[in-house]
Amino acid sequence: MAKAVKGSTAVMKVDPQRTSELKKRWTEYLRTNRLKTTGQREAIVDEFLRSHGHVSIDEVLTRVRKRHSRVGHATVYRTLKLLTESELAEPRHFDDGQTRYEVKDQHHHDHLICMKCGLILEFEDEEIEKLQDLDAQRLGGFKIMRHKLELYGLCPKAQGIPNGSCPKDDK
Amino acid sequence: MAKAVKGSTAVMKVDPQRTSELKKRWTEYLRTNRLKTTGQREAIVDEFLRSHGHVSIDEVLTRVRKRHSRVGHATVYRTLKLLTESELAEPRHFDDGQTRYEVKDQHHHDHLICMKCGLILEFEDEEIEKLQDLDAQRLGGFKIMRHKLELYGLCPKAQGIPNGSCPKDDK
DNA sequence: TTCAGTGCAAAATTTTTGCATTACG
DNA sequence: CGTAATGCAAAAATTTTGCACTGAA
Repeated sequence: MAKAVKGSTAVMKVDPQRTSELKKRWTEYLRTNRLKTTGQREAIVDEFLRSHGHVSIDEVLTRVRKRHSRVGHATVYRTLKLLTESELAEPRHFDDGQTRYEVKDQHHHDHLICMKCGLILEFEDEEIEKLQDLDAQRLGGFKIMRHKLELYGLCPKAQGIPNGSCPKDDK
Repeated sequence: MAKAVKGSTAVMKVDPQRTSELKKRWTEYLRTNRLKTTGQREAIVDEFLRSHGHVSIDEVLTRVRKRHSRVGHATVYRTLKLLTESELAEPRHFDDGQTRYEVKDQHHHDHLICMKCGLILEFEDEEIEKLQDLDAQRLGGFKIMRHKLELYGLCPKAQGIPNGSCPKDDK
């Protein structure tokens, strides 16, 4: 089992529409690869897709066992691997040494994080991506498959600018 | 021991000037915290500071043992932890799940990682950084303090291009 | 009926820790 | 000397794998 205090998970509402869309992709993946539908898989996938933020294997296992007790962790590992292959999950390696999985949104995006208030904005910049491709070319003819870009900064309010506002407050 | 084929490390020349500057900071750190100088520590720190790129515990241990055979890996772990506390080392978690340590001193740079052979190259792109600042402005007047950009891709060889070569082989 | 999928336990990995011994200051 | 630091082995923690059994198609 994991150590007692291991990071919590971000809070967000579940969007049933999104979840069902993702579930459809999962079913499609199963059919395409002639994989079987089993109670355990369904439970694990449902629990994972319902999650937001970054869940660890342990967290998924614990949640799944509430309904479907006899599930081994090997099955969770194996299922998360399938979810990764089907592009529905994305493994992340943070500093606590545990691999966490994140529901992979259909649209790639990068993150801008306010170091003071923790607000996370998503954005995308085609221009930057083009430059990345150029850099990869320059560095030896690499072909970029994916990338991860995180900007850490301060919103106007956090910068202490007079009348500066935080986008979070504009709601 | 680590699995056989786990990525290697980027190539760069050692800059003795830099190394000695870093070494000075290490000595300073030892004195400030009333820590002892031991043969093992010296060997590990020297080996680490001499390194460029991103070394794993195993790599450091192997190199250190060439000269100073009886060194336990616990000592390497413990020393790398000290190096991290003293701001001389920075642990990095790339998507291959292995913890690697990097000398933390050099000018900021980003990473390009080959998904097949594990080669890690460093690069920098002012143009991209300018665009990041623009995006941050656009997103609500943020001021970027730092960023993390990782490109995951395939080298020409890994792409299967005829005669394609991996920069790693250019030695 | 068939063989993919599962649980369980054992193995493999990576990192930490306990403890007797060594050796720095 | 006193005690921080070390090596070693054992423990933890995380992930993978072997295998007999179960159950989906």
